Amino acid sequence: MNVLKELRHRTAKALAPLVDDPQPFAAMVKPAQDAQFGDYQANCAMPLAGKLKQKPREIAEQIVANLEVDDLCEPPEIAGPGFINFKLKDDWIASQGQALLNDERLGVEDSEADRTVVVDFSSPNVAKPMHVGHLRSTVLGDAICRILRFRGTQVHSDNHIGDWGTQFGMIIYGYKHFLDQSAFAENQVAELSRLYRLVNQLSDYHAAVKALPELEEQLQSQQQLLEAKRGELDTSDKKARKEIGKLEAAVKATQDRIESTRSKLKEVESDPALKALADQDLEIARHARLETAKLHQGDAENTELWNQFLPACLAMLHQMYERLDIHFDMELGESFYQPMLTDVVDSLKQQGLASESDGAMCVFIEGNDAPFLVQKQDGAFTYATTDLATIRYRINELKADEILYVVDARQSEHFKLLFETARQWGFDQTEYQHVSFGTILGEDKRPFKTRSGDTVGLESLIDEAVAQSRKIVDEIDDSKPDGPELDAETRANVAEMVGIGGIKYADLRHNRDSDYVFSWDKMLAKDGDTATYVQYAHARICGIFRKGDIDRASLRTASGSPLISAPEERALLLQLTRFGEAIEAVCEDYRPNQLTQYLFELSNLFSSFYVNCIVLKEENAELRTSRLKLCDLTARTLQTGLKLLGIETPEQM
RNA sequence: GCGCCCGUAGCUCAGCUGGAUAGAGCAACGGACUUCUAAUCCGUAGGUCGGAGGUUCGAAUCCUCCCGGGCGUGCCA
Repeated sequence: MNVLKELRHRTAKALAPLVDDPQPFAAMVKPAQDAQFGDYQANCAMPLAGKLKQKPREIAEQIVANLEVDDLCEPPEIAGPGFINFKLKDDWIASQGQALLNDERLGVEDSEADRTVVVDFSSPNVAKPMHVGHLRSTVLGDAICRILRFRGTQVHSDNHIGDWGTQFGMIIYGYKHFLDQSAFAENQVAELSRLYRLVNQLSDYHAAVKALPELEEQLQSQQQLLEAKRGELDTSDKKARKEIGKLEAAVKATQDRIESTRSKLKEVESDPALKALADQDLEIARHARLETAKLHQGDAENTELWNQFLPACLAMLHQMYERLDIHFDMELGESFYQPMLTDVVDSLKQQGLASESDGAMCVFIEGNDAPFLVQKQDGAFTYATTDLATIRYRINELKADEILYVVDARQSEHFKLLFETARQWGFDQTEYQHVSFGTILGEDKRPFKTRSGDTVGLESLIDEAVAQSRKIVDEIDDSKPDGPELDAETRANVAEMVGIGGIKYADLRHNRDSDYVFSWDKMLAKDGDTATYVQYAHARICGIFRKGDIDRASLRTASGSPLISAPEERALLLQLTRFGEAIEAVCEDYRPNQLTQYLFELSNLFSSFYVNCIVLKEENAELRTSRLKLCDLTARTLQTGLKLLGIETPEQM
């Protein structure tokens, strides 16, 4: 049972004689802000005062008089201006705990079986190695899928892979010009990946050669402008200072770009072999694009290469997903929708939605300056077109009631236009949601990069996390009072779970809308709100069962509800009954940080319980059994909760 | 220029469909290992919620303006 829902339901009944629509007022029942006020509180008497023209406390008294809650609560108390405070009865909490003990779902209601949700997340480009930029979408999207599924929703997780874009042209070009046959024979994926990076680097090099003089010129004119403004503007004037500040920032930005451009040049020029390759083709970028265009036009050779390379590229991605324990129901990439795009644009034209503007096909949405561009001047389709085709497919074929896009917040305008276009196109019975998220920042508050300014590869990020947690595992296990407990293999497994769990948890614990600062120290810290802390609480419980040689299954069917003999037991049990609330809170607006917060609090309450309530050596057999039940329920809730976030739980650490 | 987002404790962040003295974690300080893992627990200290107005019985939360920062802005995805 979801206690919060139940209390709202009861409150709604009590409100029925007072107002026509009690729902919004019943929704004002919330978990108590402060334990001193009880467990839950109703805040609806105050806003009703104005509406009913009575004093809030009088209204509260009427509500309390109508309330039928004596089976679950102590008599509700009215406090302050008109708060109604609920304190759950100990024996009721205990009976709830007993019920949860035999509930596979741990109190989470299964209420959404008739609802189909498509979750679009991760969506990397094939052939490019995944990097930190993919982390949030991947981790967040996976957690959302798991949580929705656990709640009973029909979920289709879809990896909308970029498998039809310019990067394939680069690989094809690289294959035709720079292939190392023996390397290719030995490891196809590694060689393709090398070719991609090589062509990309050479393209960047030529772009840099071209850009440098322009940048230097730009810098000069910016500096001149700055000097001029400094001379003519009155620095005591705020507007003028601001203008100068902006110019200074622009100069700095240009200087940074020049520096990074120079380092790109140096990288190639300091390597004679690389320089020679660069000199072979001064227009490599254009030629690579040409390969892409040939592919799109159905060129036989390039199509064959695409067919040959794609499985290998996907395999490379799957390796990463396997390690992250992330799986998709489908991987319908851009290429899948390619044959439908002409028809999409025709359909939009027919309905009068799309019209020509500056040689491109555009959908203009009222209230938006920028058009939604579905076909470019050169006739090529855009990702807008693909996204529309995808929507049509998801609704017609997958019967989606709702589509979630777990994508960076910077694309919000695109989705605004996409959703509105889809609705006007006729797909207006489906809910669309851009589950947006902020940027991962480095300690310098700039987007997270390596020391040298490159994007951080996902693989190296994970390796680093696992290596660091391995050091901690070794250190702690070696210093255990009774000697080390873990063999090398176990240590490696624990390090993997702690390292990857740490990365995922650090991401999920933040409100998805916020940018957050990536910190190794905080992510893997032994203290604080981390995966490690939650995993440790779970491992301690497993230790109890191991040492006591406890049969957990028979524990669950043992007679008698848990006993509440100490405040720590009550607090722990109460939290355990609230797992369903936490899941609901996540689903409300797709915010997994609601679940991390719940799990952290649960771990915290357990740790207090652990310190204050001895379990195995408890002499009172009934109390010992009761506490073992709390341990079992806590362990299962922690394990299930972490699993819903995609995080594993070691039994020993 | 226009649009979107952000500004909460020394640091990292919750809280934001208005509700009681604004919460956590880290760092700081003080305690607790003959007891099931001290990767732990308990306690202390720390805030004019960027600023100013407004709406309200009540504002970190809603509205307006200002200051500071980020992002996006027709043919990359």
